[in-house]
Amino acid sequence: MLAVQQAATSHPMLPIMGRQLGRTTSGLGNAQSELDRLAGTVRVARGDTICHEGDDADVCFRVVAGCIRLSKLLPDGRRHVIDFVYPGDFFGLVDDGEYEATAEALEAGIVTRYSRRQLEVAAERDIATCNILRRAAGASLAAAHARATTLARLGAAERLAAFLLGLAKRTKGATIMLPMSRADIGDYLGLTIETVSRTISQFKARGLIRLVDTRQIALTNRQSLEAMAEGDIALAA
Amino acid sequence: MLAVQQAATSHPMLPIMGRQLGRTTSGLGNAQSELDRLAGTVRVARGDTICHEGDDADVCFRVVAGCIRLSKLLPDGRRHVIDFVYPGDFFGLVDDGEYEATAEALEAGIVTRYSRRQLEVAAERDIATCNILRRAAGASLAAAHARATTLARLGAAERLAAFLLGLAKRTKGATIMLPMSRADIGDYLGLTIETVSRTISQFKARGLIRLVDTRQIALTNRQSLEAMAEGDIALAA
DNA sequence: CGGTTTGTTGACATAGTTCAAACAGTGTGG
DNA sequence: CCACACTGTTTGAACTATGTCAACAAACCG
Repeated sequence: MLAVQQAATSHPMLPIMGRQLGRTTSGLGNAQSELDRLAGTVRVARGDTICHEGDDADVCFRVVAGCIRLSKLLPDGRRHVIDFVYPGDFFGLVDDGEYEATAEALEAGIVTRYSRRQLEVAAERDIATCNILRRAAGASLAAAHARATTLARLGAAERLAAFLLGLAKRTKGATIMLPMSRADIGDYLGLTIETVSRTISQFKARGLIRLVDTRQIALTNRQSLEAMAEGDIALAA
Repeated sequence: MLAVQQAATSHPMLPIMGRQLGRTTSGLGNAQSELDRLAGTVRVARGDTICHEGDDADVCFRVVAGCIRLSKLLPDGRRHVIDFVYPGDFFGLVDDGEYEATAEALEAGIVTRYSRRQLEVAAERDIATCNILRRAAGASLAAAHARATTLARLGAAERLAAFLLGLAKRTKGATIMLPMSRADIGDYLGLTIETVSRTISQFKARGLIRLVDTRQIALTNRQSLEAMAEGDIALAA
């Protein structure tokens, strides 16, 4: 129930939201320090809401440890999970000073907070900082486009395969940890819980994966999964 | 058949692709001149390919007049239309120096070319330019997220309604001009030609729209369309 | 433990696709 | 100027992937 919430004045536009700089911590250059100067660290527990869709966005964040779900609620109650963000990723804003999405911790973790106002000022003044943010936004944008393509053209199995492979890339070990529920996956891939579950079962039956337990999956036939997810551009990266 | 193509060396990352700065030409500030210094103007004819997916991205573009379709081809031949870009919008790049999508003119128009190398240099050096690009990327990102949500959760009618309303905002007159084919719309919305056509017919039957001709539509009941598209975040803007 | 949430599986409904055919608009050559 | 071919659009009918509803099983939690 941690309250990482508003404090002061809001400010124009600082476009940050979603996966950024990704695994590649490079490119931070010497401006890392400039960013660090503005940073404050916060510990979050599983289930914590870090920021809420529609609230004034005074601070933005960067994941240090853990996994955070960004989601948006549609007027009629349907939910869309925009992204799952992992260590290294920024999240936390959009244009008009309001959070675009709600961010909730899927597991205990640590996030760094940046004052949006200060960050905006820093970006306006410091080229290095501006370029970091610019590149981060660009990376996010490419990822978002790839996701749009996935959602627009791929079938359920293809989406799932792409999703699992994407997670696999972020994971060190042989088995993938899923900090998110089936519902989260469904809302991320534009599928229902049932379809996600069934597709996973089907993968298992076909020997593509092995379920260590519900939230832990081992890829036993990566090649087939890749063939299936072919079409998902995000895999290239 | 105009050849707006490669010339020289490529360069790191300059994240630009898609709708940006949108209708709002504001925010360009005094750096407009900096950008303008790098600009070259090109005339394009209907059907012209301005750049091709996968080619080295030495230049990026900004639409001055006309409408341009950005699309990506999946390995199995399916196509995804990433966006339709209109005057004011930038397009033309992604990370690793290759075009993310193919850009084709849907009608005669004019585009401004910027050397990516020079632009990158300018961004590295000139804060104002960097910030323009940063904000542009941020705006694109928000739009891309909204699109992902649309594709993930909305039904055919909802997508169509959102699409038409989106076009309406970009159009001055009472009737919407559709420079793109039904196939383009389908590949943009993740639907088939037939579904697009049927949904349009259904809208017509329900009195929501009137077809001046195939490529020209008047919204006769905007309210209902808006109610339908509710859920599409892009409308807020 | 008993209750609650989360995941799996089945039977059925349906939105959207696929296949197919008719139509309309546009351009071309005779 | 008309016949023809072409391309894009509309419409119909059958099919299928995915959603919906519902029951159950498993994991989780106090």
